[in-house]
Amino acid sequence: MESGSYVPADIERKWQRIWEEEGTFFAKEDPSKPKYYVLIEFPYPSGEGLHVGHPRSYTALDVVARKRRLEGYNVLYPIGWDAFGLPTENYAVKNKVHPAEVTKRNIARYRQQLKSLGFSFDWSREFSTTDPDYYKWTQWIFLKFFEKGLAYKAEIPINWCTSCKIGLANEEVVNGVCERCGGEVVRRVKSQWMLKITAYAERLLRDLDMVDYIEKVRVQQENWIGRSEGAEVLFPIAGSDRTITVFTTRPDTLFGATYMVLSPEHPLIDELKAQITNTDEVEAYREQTARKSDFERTELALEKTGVPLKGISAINPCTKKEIPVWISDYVLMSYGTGAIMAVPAHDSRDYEFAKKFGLPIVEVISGGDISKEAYTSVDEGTLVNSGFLNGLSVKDAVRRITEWLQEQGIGTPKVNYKLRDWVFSRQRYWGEPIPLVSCDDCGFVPVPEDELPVRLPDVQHYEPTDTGESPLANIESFVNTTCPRCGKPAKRETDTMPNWAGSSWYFLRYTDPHNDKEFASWDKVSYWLPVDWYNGGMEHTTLHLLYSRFWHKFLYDCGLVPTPEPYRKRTSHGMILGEDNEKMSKSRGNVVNPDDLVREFGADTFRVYEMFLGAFDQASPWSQQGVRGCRRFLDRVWRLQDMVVDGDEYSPELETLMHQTAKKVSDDIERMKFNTAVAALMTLVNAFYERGQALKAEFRDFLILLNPFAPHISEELWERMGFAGRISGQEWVQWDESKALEDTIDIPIQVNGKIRGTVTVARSAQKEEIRSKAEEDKAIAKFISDRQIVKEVYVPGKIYSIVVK
RNA sequence: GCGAAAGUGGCGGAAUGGCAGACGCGCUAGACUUAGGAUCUAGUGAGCUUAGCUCGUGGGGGUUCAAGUCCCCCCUUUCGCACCA
Repeated sequence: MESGSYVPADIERKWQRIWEEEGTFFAKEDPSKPKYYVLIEFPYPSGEGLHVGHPRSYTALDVVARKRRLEGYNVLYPIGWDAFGLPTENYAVKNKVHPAEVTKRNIARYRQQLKSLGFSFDWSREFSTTDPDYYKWTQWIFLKFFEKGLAYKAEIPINWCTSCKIGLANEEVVNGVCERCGGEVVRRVKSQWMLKITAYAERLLRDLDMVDYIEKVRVQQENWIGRSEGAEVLFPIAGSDRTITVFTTRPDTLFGATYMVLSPEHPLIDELKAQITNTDEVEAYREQTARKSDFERTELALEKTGVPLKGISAINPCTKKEIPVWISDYVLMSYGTGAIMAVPAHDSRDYEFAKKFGLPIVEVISGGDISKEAYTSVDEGTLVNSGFLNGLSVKDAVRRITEWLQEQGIGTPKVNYKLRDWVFSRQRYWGEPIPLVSCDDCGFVPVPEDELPVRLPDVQHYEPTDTGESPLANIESFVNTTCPRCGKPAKRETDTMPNWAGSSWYFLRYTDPHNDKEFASWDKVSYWLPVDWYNGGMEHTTLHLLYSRFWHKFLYDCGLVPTPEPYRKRTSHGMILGEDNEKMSKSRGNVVNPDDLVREFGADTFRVYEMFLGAFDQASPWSQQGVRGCRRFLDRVWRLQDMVVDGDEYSPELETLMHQTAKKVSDDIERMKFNTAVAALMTLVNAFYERGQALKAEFRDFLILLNPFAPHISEELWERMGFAGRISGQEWVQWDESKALEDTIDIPIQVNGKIRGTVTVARSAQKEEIRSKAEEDKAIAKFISDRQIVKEVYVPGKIYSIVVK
């Protein structure tokens, strides 16, 4: 039998058609099977199409999804499009094409590319966040937030991208520039819709205990939420009935507070204006600060600056001494109370400030040398110069002073978070309209549910306005409406949502994508949730992942989803770099396009290489030579069909290796060590070649193990071998732990720490047998004989170690 | 500055404290061939006085019968956070 050569193009198209026709990967609720929900971050369909980095995650979880199906799970592995957002809109504006049209084209391209790679997605559940049927429910969920008071409008300084002309969330500002376009970001006060994610800060933190996230992700979320315990303390202002409230994590150092600092934006400054004697100087400093971007203010601030509020002094409630009050931009209005008590002896920032401006430094915790630097340790050191706290440890002093503050009515324990509320407004066209109507009499009124979705008007111009308002503001037919509550003329909200909105709940919609009565039925979400395994990029750890957990918890509180957490397990993949070891980008010209690879080598080769090129969680460079090697491997697999001979059981020669391979491939997939799983499959193929044949039973199981990685070729060979049914309908290979062990083993003999040879013994051999065999071996014996044996260690099955003198 | 991860052949990378370099690429030699960017076979960490020996996982110490792996110090790279009181 001559099988002809391996032509991926023929068999890949064939099997993709068959899977589609037979609906092989369409998920149906089936209570007789355990369910398994596999999720990848759905792509943003950009104009450039896929590059080889994107499919790394899709391939890995496709391997998992296919393995789970073979293991008897009812698997949901869905796909869709996160298609609202700036790149599309910017492209549309530039090229005078409607964003909806651009989106349609981009999706078509991505769909075709993904289909060519043979992922086992359930394409029947595909949707885009830009579909009115979908964003209707995004708007609906927003209205729930609004109803519960978690969506509110605030005049706050926002990060304003001067290039995109939109407000950005803190998370979207990277190194002082816009994450998307790299444009300059300045602070600007604007009335914005906000979502109160801070109301969920504690639960977002605490419930990390309920889920299985890789360490890196968990730690980053914890740091981003940034919980810290401390106390709020009131400092009276001398000669005034006003007070300054500060937050401190070190109330134990209160006796060492020698001055105070307000943020330049602090409202108290205006209230105290009458008493301030250097108003000009103060105002000049405040203006100077306002002009600075956050980047200049934080990243570039090499040296502390500040101005004293002359005429104002506060009273340290412990020492009763009057202390000066300064303003400085090292104190942020957005954290705590926007004011601090400065303890220069025990806080390095305060220390630096005090040194520069000659402010007093009083040691209240012994143990350091405050003539050199601030002493910030909390684990050792004893309170000094602190009245009733003297002699206590830091820990005890914190407890004692907090009690005292409460007794005096001038302080309370307090928890603060770094996490800020989510700026939810965008002044752009290509996003979900915020479904509210502004009425002079009724205020903001929700659009009634039966009028959702509020559709984007189909217009020619969607350039941002110079005033920074949304392009929608210029469209009168959109803006002018009537108040749903009182019927009077009213205006629609013209801000749209950020593109994090649609991605905050898409995994719920996948469970019931065509439902026009609900965002998803209770039955469906109850069956499929939580997502069992979610893989995505580290870059989404503090944005998307936190936002979607927040939405999910909110929906849980509304009784709309069955679980407090959306994702049971979260993992993350490393980046695929260009051949030059640099990040792939158009500008570097090192982008590799999967289309070319599929054409030249086939989708299976592409998939195998994606999994083989390096450790999944680490960045690895692409190598065209490496791809060739994987193609060579599949060519060898293809030719195996001519080497298969009858045999319903494993041959004695390969039995151990078969069991070892099944075990290794299975374990490695679970541990996301896809590269070593592929290596194990290669080793097995090498063994078949060495032997010159493979028994039917061996080849059959090999194909099943290969299937998740190379689904097309394994399906095709399965059929050609005349095995029953489809390979995608088989059971995963079982292995026998005891048969995965060799019966005879080589034990290395170590003398004084050096390997001097090996002896071959039965696995069950005892120490004595190995010892005598070692002594019979001349090469080994010469290192032992005539010496005195001081120590012997035998680690069964591993090594025999002898120490001689 | 803080936190995390990493540093292993010419390259990508393997190694529950137990024979470092699996698997692949590349390279060398041979076979087959009109040809080879096909295929097959063998070899491939370095050095040496080459039946073998010595050295070898960023550098320096240490623990251990045994260290890439554990501990201490240092260097480098990448990523995240960055005046969060």
